[in-house]
Amino acid sequence: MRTVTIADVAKHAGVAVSTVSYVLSGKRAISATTSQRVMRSVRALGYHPNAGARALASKRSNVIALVLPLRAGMHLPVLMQFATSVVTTARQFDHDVLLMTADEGPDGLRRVAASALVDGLVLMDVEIHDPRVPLLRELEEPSVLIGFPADASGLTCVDLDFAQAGAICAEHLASLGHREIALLGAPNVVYQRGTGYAERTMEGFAEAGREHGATAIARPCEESFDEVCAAVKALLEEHPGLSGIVVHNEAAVGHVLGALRVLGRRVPEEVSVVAICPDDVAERASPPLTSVLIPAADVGHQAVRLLMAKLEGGAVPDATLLPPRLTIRQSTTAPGPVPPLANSATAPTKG
Amino acid sequence: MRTVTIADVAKHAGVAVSTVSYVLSGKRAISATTSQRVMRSVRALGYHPNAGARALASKRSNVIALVLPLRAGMHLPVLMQFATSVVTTARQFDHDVLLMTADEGPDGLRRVAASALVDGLVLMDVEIHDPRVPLLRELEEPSVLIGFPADASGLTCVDLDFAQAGAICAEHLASLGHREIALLGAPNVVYQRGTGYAERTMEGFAEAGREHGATAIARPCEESFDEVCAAVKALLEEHPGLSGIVVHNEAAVGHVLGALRVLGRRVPEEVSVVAICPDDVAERASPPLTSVLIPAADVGHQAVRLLMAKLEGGAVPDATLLPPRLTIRQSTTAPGPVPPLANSATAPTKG
DNA sequence: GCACACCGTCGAAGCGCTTCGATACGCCTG
DNA sequence: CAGGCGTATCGAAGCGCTTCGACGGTGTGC
Repeated sequence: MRTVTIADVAKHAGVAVSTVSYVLSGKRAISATTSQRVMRSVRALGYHPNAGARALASKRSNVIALVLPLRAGMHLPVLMQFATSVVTTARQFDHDVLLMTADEGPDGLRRVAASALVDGLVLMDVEIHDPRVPLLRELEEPSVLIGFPADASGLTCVDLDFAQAGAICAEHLASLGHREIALLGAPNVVYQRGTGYAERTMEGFAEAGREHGATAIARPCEESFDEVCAAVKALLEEHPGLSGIVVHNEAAVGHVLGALRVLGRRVPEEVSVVAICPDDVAERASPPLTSVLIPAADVGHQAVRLLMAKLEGGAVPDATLLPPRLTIRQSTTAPGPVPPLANSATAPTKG
Repeated sequence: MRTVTIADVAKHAGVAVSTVSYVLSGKRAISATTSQRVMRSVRALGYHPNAGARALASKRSNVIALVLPLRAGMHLPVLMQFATSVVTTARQFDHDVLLMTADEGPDGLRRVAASALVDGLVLMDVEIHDPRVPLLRELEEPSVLIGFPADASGLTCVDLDFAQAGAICAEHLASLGHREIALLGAPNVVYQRGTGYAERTMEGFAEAGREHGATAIARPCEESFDEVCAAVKALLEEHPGLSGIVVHNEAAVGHVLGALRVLGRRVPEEVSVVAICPDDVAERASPPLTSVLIPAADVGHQAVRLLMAKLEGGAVPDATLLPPRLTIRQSTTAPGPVPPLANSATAPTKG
């Protein structure tokens, strides 16, 4: 069965090839009757335009690239959510998505751009000092970044507003009456790498804590159970008045709860816990966690929307920050009337 | 800067367009001197062949589709590993990867196939009764499935050998001397959906247990901490002699350990635990878990290799099963001389 | 009733590449 | 030295589509 071409459709409908093209693209007015006849032939023959030919003639491939970061082992589930929402949104704009990893290096981007394989790029999980960014500038291919590099001038960036996410957590705890709160973040290596979002969360948390007159401690957090356990224990010993913990580390969330259980601190009666993580992780915990959701799907959606706007030649904002959303569940409550002095040796001096 | 075409290269090198093409494709013999001259021009001009034109003329797009399953919320991390290994491997064969979700339905597959956007398909996470399979048969587009449908005749399928994974776990425990062992699997809904791998693991586990003269219980397992806790408690009460647990549920692994901690059962002294999960999850637990690794990267690699072979017209085996790998860590040991009767559920002492 | 504009459609010229003969040249053979 | 062969290269014909300019036919203004 030879594949159906536009010429077949034209013949079947008794019109010129160009007429079929115009019916399909809508770039010129075609009478309703002709249009219907053509569409009937399209359906009857099961016509699908050849992508290569279309790309060649129109200089648009209707494909965008989705570029994953090089390093593996990062927030895989969230990346996946990004990816699927990018695909779904792209389809709504009649585009497909080419999946690329950065391990081909800059040449990979150069290649797809120069070969006209794609019309634009979405770069996921951009870091402060991302090697892909300089290349992007030189490439002059329409692009959107998910995340913020150090110098974002002239680039279009989208991300969750992590500072606000941190702030919301601090505010929530402060407004419940907690005076001493802590944030457990990503592993140390993440901060050393200069992954903007981790730092921004900490800063937002610290600042909001300060504004609300609470003592706000923020520190990195490793991901093994034993290390989490030690970290939580140390935290509680060093800060006997501590009554609220924010966890911004998906892998450590469960371990923090386990640690508190081992240490005999009840949640939320003795310690309130807020997580920044996907909803399913929060719901699966015991007790279900008050959490701030990272709207991965929204981010992907916005990224594609912006890219499409750029492809149409429209002007788009340089930076788009998406608001986080707090869901209150059962792991946070007002602190008890008396701070429980479990095993602490030293008494706090400040109130 | 107009994009560089093959004609530019030909002119720059002082040869015919076709000669450049033959140098690049190697489909006809070209003298070493000419070949070098052409290659020098290619580099000097930074030439990249136009993908659309190439596809149009050669009827090969050098792109394969990677089709994700529709339903969300599945084993995201593992899917991601598949995906990256598929991309990496495809690049080694000079192909790119188009990412598709199944939520466009069958029409999506039809579209990419008919439009010649892709040369072949890799379907991820195929289920027993996968709606994509019948379509695939009608499409006659080269394809490889990851996972096994009920009727795999005439299809090329790759997967981890889950039956063997289950069996290895049972054998490991039995050979340590455990006489009564249990498998906690995926949530109930997964079995109802007919997701082959979950059942195959259970079967392999049960059979191997039987062969080694051990009592082997297998049951589904939900993913919230409280449900896991209840399940583990019930299991231990119903089977007082139980001394080994296999967990085939990434989300529940941490919860099972937490439950045992709450129930006061030490791992591995009183209960040995084996997980079927990625290494990082196993390593992060306390104690680090003896585990069977799902070789996601291998599976993706093999899938692409097979697809490429089919594209070259080669014959390939219908079914490819990849062997699982057991890594012994600190969560399994021989059962104690006397199954210790649990003291009740209070905070255990951890040293 | 004539010039003009406009609408709907057509024909043809590419887009940049691959590939199929054809060609030119040197070399071997008889 | 003619004939034949193999090798390296060329020229041209598409691949299936988009798009531009052209062209009848109808409607409008004067």
